[in-house]
Amino acid sequence: MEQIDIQKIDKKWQKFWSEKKVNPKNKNKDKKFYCLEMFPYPSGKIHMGHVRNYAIGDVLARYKFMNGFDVLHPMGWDSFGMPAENAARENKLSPKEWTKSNIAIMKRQLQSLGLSIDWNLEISTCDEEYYKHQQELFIDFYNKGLVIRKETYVNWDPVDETVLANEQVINGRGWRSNAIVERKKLSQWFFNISKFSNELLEDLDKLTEWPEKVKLMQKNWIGKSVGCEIDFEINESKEKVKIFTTRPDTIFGATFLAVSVDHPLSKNFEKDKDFIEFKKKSSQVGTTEEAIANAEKIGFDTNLRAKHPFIKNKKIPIFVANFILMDYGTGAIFGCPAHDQRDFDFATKYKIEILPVVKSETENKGSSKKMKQAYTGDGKIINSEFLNNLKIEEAKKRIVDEIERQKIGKKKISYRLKDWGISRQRYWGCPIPMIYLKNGKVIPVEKSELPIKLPDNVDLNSKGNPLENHPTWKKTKCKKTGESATRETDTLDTFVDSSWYFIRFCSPKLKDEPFDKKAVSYWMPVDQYIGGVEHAILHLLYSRFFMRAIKLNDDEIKIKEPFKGLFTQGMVCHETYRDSSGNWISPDEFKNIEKSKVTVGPPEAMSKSKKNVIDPESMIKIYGADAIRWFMLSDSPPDRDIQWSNEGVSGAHKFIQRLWNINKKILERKDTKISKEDELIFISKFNKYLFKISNLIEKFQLNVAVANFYELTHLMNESISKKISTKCLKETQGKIMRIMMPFVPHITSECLLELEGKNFNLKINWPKVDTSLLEEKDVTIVIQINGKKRGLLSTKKDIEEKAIITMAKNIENVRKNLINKKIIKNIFVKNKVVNFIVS
RNA sequence: GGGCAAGUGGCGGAAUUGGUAUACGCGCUAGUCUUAGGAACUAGUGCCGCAAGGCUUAAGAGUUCGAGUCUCUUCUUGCCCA
Repeated sequence: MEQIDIQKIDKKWQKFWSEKKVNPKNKNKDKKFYCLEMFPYPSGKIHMGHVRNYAIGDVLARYKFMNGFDVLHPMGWDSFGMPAENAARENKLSPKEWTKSNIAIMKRQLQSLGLSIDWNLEISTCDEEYYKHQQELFIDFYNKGLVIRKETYVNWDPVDETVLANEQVINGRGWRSNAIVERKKLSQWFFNISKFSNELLEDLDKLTEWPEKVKLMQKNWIGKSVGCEIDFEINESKEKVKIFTTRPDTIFGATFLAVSVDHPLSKNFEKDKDFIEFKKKSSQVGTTEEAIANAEKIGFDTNLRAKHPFIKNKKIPIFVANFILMDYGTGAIFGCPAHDQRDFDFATKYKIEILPVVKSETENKGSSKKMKQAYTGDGKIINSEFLNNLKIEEAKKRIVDEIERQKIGKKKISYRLKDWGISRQRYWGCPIPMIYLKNGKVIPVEKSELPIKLPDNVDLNSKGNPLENHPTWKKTKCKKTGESATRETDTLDTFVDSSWYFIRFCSPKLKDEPFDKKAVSYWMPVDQYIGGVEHAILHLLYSRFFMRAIKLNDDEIKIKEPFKGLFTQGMVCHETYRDSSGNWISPDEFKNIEKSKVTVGPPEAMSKSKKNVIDPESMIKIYGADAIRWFMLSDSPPDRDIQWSNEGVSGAHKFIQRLWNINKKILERKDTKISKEDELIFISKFNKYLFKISNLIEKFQLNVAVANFYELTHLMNESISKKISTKCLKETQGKIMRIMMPFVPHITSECLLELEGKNFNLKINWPKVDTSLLEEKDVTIVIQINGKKRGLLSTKKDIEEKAIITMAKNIENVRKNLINKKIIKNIFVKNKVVNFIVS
């Protein structure tokens, strides 16, 4: 068999596609398709995760091209961010140069995959041409009140010397540096994302083409809780404590109040020795919700007593407690130990009364005198005067009405979602276009001054913010008054860069504005967005905010949701290896080492730290782009993890070679006897595959599509020796090559060239399904006795019950099993099943 | 601690959504060809059993003529929020 020269074929077709580009037409909105994969950070090397992401996207994009869609399939670079600064320090290259050369390398690697990306649309977020428009949007948002400045406690990363967003703090550590995050009070810029809390939550329902999982994560992140605020009078001081609760229905079970250490009320005890001791102890726990949830619950008894608002003469103690957060609600709660586990633990410890007020209707829980844990389930209210016998939901309404009537509180909705802190004390990011005047005012720069460029000559080796340290950069003048002013030296969180790049892609070269409204109205929303699930909250929520902010700023933009369809692909994993002393070993090292000395670990996501990384570029060189793509799309469903293996990739490689061999066989074949009937059977078989595969691609079941391609090649291989004309075989082979093209574009293009003597660009037509051939004329009916399969019956379709049952009884195995049995009943489902029920 | 998924051969995984479980691929076994095989091709491959046959979708129950699929309980593993 002829060995194909993969390298030659890859290069040849990649060159052809880049020359015979298909430009988007911006015409028929019904037939537009915006296919977008999450753009990469230009680290300098693509990894298998990129390959999988872009292979999946490319199948869809090419499929849409072939089905006559006007496709937008762009690519760009998320090119601001700290690795550039770190690398610059190590390599003595400026972040700009480092980033640029990385982009060049990665672009070449991506191009070697044969993707249908339109590189004319390429953008890079660190280009002035890009961030200039981002600054413009920032000023627009500022003018609309969507940018605010406030002094808050921030998450301070002491290693990266920067502020982190809540989302960037993972288990109390910086998402990148892994340093333990500290609390620090700073004046910061924020996007007012909380303004949209409710909208962002409710509109999730409209995102029907998003994974439920992602929507749920966003829902939990936004964290809406409906409750109410209630004022408790403090007996001795006439002061009031405003508490927030989501369980006002349990008010009659309230047996104490608890306030946060940071609560104003705590100020009264600042000089109290016991309180100082307590404060010290509780600050050791940490500030994350997790640490607080797991920590032992401790309190400081203020000896103050609050008046219960509904129980006459009842006084309840007020504690300062370590499990109450100042950021949530009002920083104060009433404790109802019987129906909240944290309150229960606390009450048990400090011997506070536990008073059940909810009784389960089904189980005997919640009412027993000695409770072992809090009862948080459903039930009816007891021990609560006018709330008695109401269900929880009814009681909530009733009590809130009463609270509002007595003017001691009001219904209140609170969200977990906080405003998005966007200030970063870093150099390699988009400068924030604000200036500080002498009189203390902070104002945006004039739009005509944009872009506020990053200076090239900065000292990255000293600690702190390089822009702040720059000798001249921050000195400027107010354009209106001419007075000298100081620039904002913070730069924007890089998540800002990626919150609108998909909009920029609609008109990436536009000079004067961030985007062309017509182009945005045409292309947006993104029809299919594809990327890793790790961005389920951060990037996707920010982007949803940005789209709304842009809509708010510009009446002509009608789009609220940036991504109509979302697909989150799984990770690429590989076995892990360790030597006898526990050090990680790479797959290459593993090959050349005595196997008994190595412990093979389970497959885990490829990562540098575990050394289980396979470099796509070298794989492409050995096996060709098609084999790598094919392997990435086979076996595992795209939304699940896939395991890289040598067997897998070499199997894919063999398959590519086999495709070529079959094609050759057909080309060299001479006609023999022809049977029209055999031909028809062959064609209708193909037609069923065509129909099935089209559906599978639309449903993203690409691994199943791959399985069907294997079956198709088997069909083709065995049909070569059958009574089918070569013309018919060639035609069908041409169609098979077409439908496989989105998966393995190089080899199929080469085969098609051999078959039909033509080069095809992305617009080659997807074969039409002949629906008349889809209908089955024959069916196989399962014959069961008492639900157990006893035989199969192949007949013409749509035969009535009587005839089928007679035929069924004549099947040898069925007949045998029916001897001496009495048939009580027949179950008959047309074209599917016969079930004899016997005694 | 809370929430959400998911458990199918030696492995990755199919299953028209309640109607032939194990498609397809990998691996394995035997054979053909070859100087050779980490190539290609052919056949086989869920488990038990010599066989007839029986059993099988994490475990157990339930609904149904019929359950991998629906319901409940338990166990396990992932993921997310902490």
